[in-house]
Amino acid sequence: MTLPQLQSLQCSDCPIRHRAVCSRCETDELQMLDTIKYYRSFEAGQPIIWSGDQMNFVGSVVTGIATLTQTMEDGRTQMVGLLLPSDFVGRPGREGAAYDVVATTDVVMCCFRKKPFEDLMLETPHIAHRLLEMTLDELDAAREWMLVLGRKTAREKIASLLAILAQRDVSLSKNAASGEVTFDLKLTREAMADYLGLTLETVSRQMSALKKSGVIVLESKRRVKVPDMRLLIEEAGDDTDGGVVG
Amino acid sequence: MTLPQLQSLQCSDCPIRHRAVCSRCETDELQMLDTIKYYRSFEAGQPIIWSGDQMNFVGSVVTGIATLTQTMEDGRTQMVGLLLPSDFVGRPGREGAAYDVVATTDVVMCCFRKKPFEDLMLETPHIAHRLLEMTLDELDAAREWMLVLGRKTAREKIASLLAILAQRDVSLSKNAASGEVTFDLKLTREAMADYLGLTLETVSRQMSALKKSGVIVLESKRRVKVPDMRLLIEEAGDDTDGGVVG
DNA sequence: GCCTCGGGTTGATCTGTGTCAAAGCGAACA
DNA sequence: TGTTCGCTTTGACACAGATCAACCCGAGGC
Repeated sequence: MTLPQLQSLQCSDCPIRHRAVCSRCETDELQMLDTIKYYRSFEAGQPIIWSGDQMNFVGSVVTGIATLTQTMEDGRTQMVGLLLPSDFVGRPGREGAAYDVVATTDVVMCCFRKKPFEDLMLETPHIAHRLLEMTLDELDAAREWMLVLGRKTAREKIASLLAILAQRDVSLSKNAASGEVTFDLKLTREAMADYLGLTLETVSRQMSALKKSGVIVLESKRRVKVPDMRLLIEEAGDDTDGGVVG
Repeated sequence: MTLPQLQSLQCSDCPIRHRAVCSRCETDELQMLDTIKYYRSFEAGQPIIWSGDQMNFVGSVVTGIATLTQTMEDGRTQMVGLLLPSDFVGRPGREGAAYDVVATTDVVMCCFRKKPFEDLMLETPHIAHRLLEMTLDELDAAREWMLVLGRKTAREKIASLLAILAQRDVSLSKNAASGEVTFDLKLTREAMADYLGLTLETVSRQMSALKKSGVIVLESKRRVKVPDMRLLIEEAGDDTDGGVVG
């Protein structure tokens, strides 16, 4: 079997390509998608969905960053996924949301009403296959992150996160020859800590440590220059090279 | 959309139900499955697949326990999944294996050759939907585990693992009224440590501590009695009640 | 019965992160 | 121009869990 090509399709007025929609879908299916599509905006800090809520839509992040987090009764929280532009939100076939989804920056989402999307999916095997493909990607990313959470040191954790963000950030500027990359860090120290299973103080200290040893340069608190990407990846102590975000 | 019913199908000579095969599949598809099916046995400790290997089959665990693990260059390892009987192995549409799969006990697997299985999946949307359903379950389990790895204490981690194993073990004996459960712990202390991101010494100490406070009774090193399941779940400190294994 | 060997326990000590607390910094606003 | 407020940094100290090391226990094998 060859699953439909990974390359996805740009819908008529989104600035992004929806990774959930495959390139083999026929024109009338796309028109169908257009009819059930609408946009929603969220301000930074605003919840998109609470865990347990009824979800009546699925969709893609168009701009901004959202996070998936789990919370324990006593308030401890763990971020379990990071949603960057083009990432898909929602579980076709599932009723309630499993996690809190929160807009970390201002976010625009392109949503599809859930029922029609699912109907379309039933009629269109390619969409189901594409969704399976994406879910497998997310599963890989989650398992990759289990290694980070379970076995890496604080310094390695920070380096792993920065490597992933550097590789997926759209606002980044690259210099292919030198391997230099600069990008905007759109997470607070606290959000980084939540993702890495650390405290914000430890994050801050390790950022300072990485700065001191020249692995990163902080042009401002939220703007990071990586003089040599290979060095950062080495600090991440990884056999893989950063992986995908889920 | 309603995905095909979750109830899975018992194939003609397996003692288990393959959770990957949905109950709506037509008879000729099942016969097709039968023609591409074969069994493989593995001894305890034996590798089933190495990370990066070409995978030419998918299948279900029939008996025994297998583990998915990731390894760093310096030897640190993290288990990222636990495969119990009826669990599915393999990534339709993917070439290489992403993790080491190792038989922890003696294992029998019911395998399908990959190509024919994928062909069948292309023709049979129900199988694809069922697979998506399962992958979403695994993703939930992986994310649940991220919370365990990132934010729980050693004691909570052990309790979480025991709770999951107790809920899924087939060899268990229950007493519904009192909430008492006894089951075989089929993992070494080291395997538990690998799953929990701990050392085996810490696992041993926390097992002793849980024993001392009466949460568990060790009938032998590998046979665990849980006098009160609610108490164990409380020790796991979870808002959810144990979750699923991936 | 004795030996061996793999897994398991327990103890002493070390160390990476968490915790608590204070102070720095920059953006927005009066 | 100063005040405030949210985010960040830095320091001092505490502690959970890692590390190193010794010993225990039960199942085979001879």
